[in-house]
Amino acid sequence: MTMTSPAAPALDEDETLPIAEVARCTGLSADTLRYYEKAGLIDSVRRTAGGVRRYAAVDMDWLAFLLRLRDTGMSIANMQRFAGLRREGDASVAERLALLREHRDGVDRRIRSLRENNRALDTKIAHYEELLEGER
Amino acid sequence: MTMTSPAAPALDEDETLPIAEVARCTGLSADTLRYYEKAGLIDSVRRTAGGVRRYAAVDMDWLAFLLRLRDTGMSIANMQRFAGLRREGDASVAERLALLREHRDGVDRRIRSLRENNRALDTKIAHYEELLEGER
DNA sequence: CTAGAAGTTGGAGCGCGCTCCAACGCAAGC
DNA sequence: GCTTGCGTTGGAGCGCGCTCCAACTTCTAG
Repeated sequence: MTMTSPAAPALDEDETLPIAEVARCTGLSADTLRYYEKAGLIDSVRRTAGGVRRYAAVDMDWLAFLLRLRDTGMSIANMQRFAGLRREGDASVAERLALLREHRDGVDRRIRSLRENNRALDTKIAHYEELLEGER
Repeated sequence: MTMTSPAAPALDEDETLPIAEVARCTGLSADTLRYYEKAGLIDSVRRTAGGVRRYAAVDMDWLAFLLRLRDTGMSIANMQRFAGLRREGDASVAERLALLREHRDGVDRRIRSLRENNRALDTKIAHYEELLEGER
């Protein structure tokens, strides 16, 4: 799930979006957005006087980053660790960097493994193709 | 989870393995092996007179293939579809081929998406590195 | 001012892929 | 033959990542 440019309106400084709009342009459901917030993955979201969420540009950026982590297979538990470090401010930069590197390396390994397995599937597919050829 | 050569003894024709051995060399648990069988993913497994499973070379091959499907993210439901077609014999070859191609293409898309996201993570990592540089 | 749409909360429920358990049966070594 | 441990079954339970719900409040267009 990418954040496609036309779907994400590129908010001007201090323009804000209601949850339905954020849902639409992130591909997450409103429920999931609330769930992420409750889980501590997001915590900066401002509210109206009545308690209604209004997402700012900074929230959208953080969300886009979270989505990258999620889409590369990071668990919510690890995203919580990362979000927690972020809350601690600059002191945690080294630790965040380490976490991120480790994650990226894991993704690289995963990509290599997928490519290897997919090559094997290609071979299997070729076998099936031959089988069909011979039968005609 | 790959089937590493030294772990998988390369069974002679009609030598068989007990479930614990199969578990060890596939990386699956015995519970999972039984679960897969109950789910109809595996159905050729012979038994002793007493009802104890003995896995033959052909079962190991099929398991290795299932593991490839699983490790490339195929759901159990889809593996069931595939296993069902296989049971139907040669008539289903075309359909199996189609299923496999579709799966492989999906994996390719997933790989591309992972690579794209990982490049973005690299950028983020570079930012963090600069941040740490500047601070020293 | 009002109707109706959109948002809020806490908590229950769900689908997936296992994982664990109890109670029992079989098998291999002494 | 007996013990010890491996294997069997059916079914319950679990962790994850949402998803849905009821009951209620807020926001917005007319």
